[in-house]
Amino acid sequence: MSEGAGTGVHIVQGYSIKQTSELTGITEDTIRYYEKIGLLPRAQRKGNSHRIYSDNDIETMKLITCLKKTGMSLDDMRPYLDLSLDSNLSEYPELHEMILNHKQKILDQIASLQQIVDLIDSKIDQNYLGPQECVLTGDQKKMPVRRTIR
Amino acid sequence: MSEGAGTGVHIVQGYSIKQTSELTGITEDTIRYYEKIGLLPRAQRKGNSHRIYSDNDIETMKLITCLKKTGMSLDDMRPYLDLSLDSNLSEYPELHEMILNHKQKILDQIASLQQIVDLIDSKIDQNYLGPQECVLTGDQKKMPVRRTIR
DNA sequence: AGTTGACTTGGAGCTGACTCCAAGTTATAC
DNA sequence: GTATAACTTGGAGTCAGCTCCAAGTCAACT
Repeated sequence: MSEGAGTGVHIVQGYSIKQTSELTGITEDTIRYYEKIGLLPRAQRKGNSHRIYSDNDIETMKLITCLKKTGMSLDDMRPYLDLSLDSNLSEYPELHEMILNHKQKILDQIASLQQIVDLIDSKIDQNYLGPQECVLTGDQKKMPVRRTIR
Repeated sequence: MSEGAGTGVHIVQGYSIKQTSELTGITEDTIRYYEKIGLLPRAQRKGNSHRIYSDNDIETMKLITCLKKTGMSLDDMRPYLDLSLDSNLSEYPELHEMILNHKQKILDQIASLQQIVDLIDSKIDQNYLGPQECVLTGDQKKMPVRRTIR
């Protein structure tokens, strides 16, 4: 069912897009879409066409899934993917700061989520003390939706 | 600039959509949109047309903003809004279970976010120990889109 | 009476993130 | 050598969640 089956042993060194889809839980279409929008680098090709993926690629895709779970947009996660490929963060102070910034946002998001949990708990316990607001640090929404020109 | 200004004292008992927009940070268009899709109940009207909102409505809208920050879809947050209006949760065991379910998801999401923070920290500290996976409890994506209630 | 301004409705348009499809290529199976 | 399967590309369609707009109403001021 997988590689190494049959007589002609094809040591292909890497996963097909189908295998990759199964390993990551991301559909083939979506993987191609991520490549199309440049979220993933252009995959290596076999023969003249078929994509092949490495374990490293798999990890990157899993990271995407993970980041998506946190509600991050595909655009916002680009720096994280770079981070995951390139280890020398301190060489790019701009990126470094951006990451720190994003970390704070995530911490805020955790606080926000915690408040929801508190709200739920208070409702469930019947000990509701009135609305306690989602106070969070100001309006951190998504960045001013700069619609440039029109 | 606000109510009570001028000679004709209009004790209107409630906020205009503009004031509501300012108080909640949600645009007028979006407030009307929420009403249109039934996320908010049809607002009370003044004269023959203009919407008026109460402090309670404001709170509901703030809750929406709060839930949105956690990445929840408008559809998924309907039960929470009901929860916010009606206090007797235990009377609806179905909703109760749904909420508990959602709470667990949020806890998972917090764990997921915490892992991202850890990833960032490890990168920043240069003490990166290799990818530690976003292990999380299986594939919890969006919840079977129960459109039953209403 | 006319202008202003805050609102109304209905509907079109837009962005992000897919998802689906048609037509074509290439490899292997029979 | 032809059918089948796994892939390719390009582009169209879909859905959520807004966002924008035109045309109209209504009250208040000048």
